[in-house]
Amino acid sequence: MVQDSSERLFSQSVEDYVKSIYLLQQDSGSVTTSELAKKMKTSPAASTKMIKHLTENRLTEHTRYHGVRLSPAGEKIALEIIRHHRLIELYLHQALGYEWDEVDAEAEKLEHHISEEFEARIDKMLDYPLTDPHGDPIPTRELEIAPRRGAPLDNSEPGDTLIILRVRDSNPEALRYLKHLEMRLGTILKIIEKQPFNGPITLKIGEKTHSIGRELAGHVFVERYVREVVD
Amino acid sequence: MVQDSSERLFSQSVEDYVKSIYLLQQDSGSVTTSELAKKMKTSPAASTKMIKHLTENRLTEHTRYHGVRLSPAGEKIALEIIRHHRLIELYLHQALGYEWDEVDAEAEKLEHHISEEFEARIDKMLDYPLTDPHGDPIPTRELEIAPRRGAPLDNSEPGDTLIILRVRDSNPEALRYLKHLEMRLGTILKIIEKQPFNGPITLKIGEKTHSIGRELAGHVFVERYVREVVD
DNA sequence: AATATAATTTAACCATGGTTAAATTATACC
DNA sequence: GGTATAATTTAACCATGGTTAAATTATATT
Repeated sequence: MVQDSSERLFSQSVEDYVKSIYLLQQDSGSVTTSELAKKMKTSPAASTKMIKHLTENRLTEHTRYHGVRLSPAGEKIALEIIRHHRLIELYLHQALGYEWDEVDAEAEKLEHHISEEFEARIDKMLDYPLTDPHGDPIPTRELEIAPRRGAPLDNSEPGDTLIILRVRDSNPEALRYLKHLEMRLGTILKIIEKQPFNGPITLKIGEKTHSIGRELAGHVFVERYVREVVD
Repeated sequence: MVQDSSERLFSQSVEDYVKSIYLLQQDSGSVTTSELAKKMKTSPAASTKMIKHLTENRLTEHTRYHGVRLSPAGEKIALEIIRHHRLIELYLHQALGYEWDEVDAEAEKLEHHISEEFEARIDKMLDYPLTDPHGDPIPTRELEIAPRRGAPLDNSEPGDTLIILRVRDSNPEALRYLKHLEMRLGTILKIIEKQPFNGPITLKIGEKTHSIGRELAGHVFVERYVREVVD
């Protein structure tokens, strides 16, 4: 049964579900059973069961047949895991030379198994960083978290000059492709054309132009670029 | 149920049992049910059950009411985990400044959750090391492992000049105490006196003398020191 | 060689986190 | 407002890895 380490109060499964609920409810307020099941790659029945279990443990609030949402206690656990995840991602990138498409999978496994000691040491070594390699905010030690920055690239219009602040971390293939197009955090680009019927978006990056599909563009989060970025 | 990652064929429990069998059988050839239960901090019944399971999976050979021993396949898995464990220990020590009494507990948790990629990267970063912070040999990538070096300090006799090659890694308190006495890997010491009836051993380290009990001395592995160590 | 004791195994049970199939509830449409 | 469809929940089941108590086997002693 692999007993929980002394520092851990809940099982890895509970941690994973709570984290997933946090990430899903960021976009939608509350989370449905089937959204959660899809994210966890299990059946809706398993999702229901876990929601029941989480609610009994006061990590979530649930009204039957409607969504689930994290309680303050649940949010705390989610933020702890997300802090682990994003610190580990950045550590792998900075200290071990991982590419940005490789860090998520490794962090996914390690996030449940590091000690507070390890967390503190890599946090210090990275000089208390605020964002991970995909531009997602890292919760502080006090579990305060900055809002996610940027709006989806496919919401912007031709003529806009934009800076990339964040990318969705979930899809390694997409990340590799973006890197290949030299679309990284901080990259400045201009929208040349947006074809109708959800057609491709044409961009200018430096001297080059590329076309990317709407779906990929939805993974890239940008804001208007003004010469001196306000801090 | 936390599905196994793509790189892992067996559960964390199986890995832990197999590793424990490896470590126990180093000293004793084969391992009894209750030795294994004690090491795993479970009941003998649980130990029996797992032995049955391991044997069905051809990781061990078992004759009922007698000991269990690893098959070649089991040994391979044990060495993979031990390689992970010892590389991680050394990495924590060298790259993150962990003390030698802190590395075991952290490595215990991480050893099951790193990828081949991670293993390869820290191995390279550490320049393909051969021993961990306690002087235990690290299996190579091909899973070849050097014999453990040194004989227990309490086997040596007054007058012997010795060098510390290895310490038992299991007991953080003992490790802290040894460090406090400046007994580290490579430390040279001379046995002044060995009191009868399993009494303390008096040592000279540099200009200082200390007395340590037999039990602690059993955790320290040494060899005769000759000016130029043969390589 | 018989027997007391210790070690091992088996049996019956539990919790966790999955599954599929059936029942229930919500919702969208006419 | 009733009904088809979709979503959710429940029920019955499974595997893993634990537990304690009882049965079995090994061993040590006389």
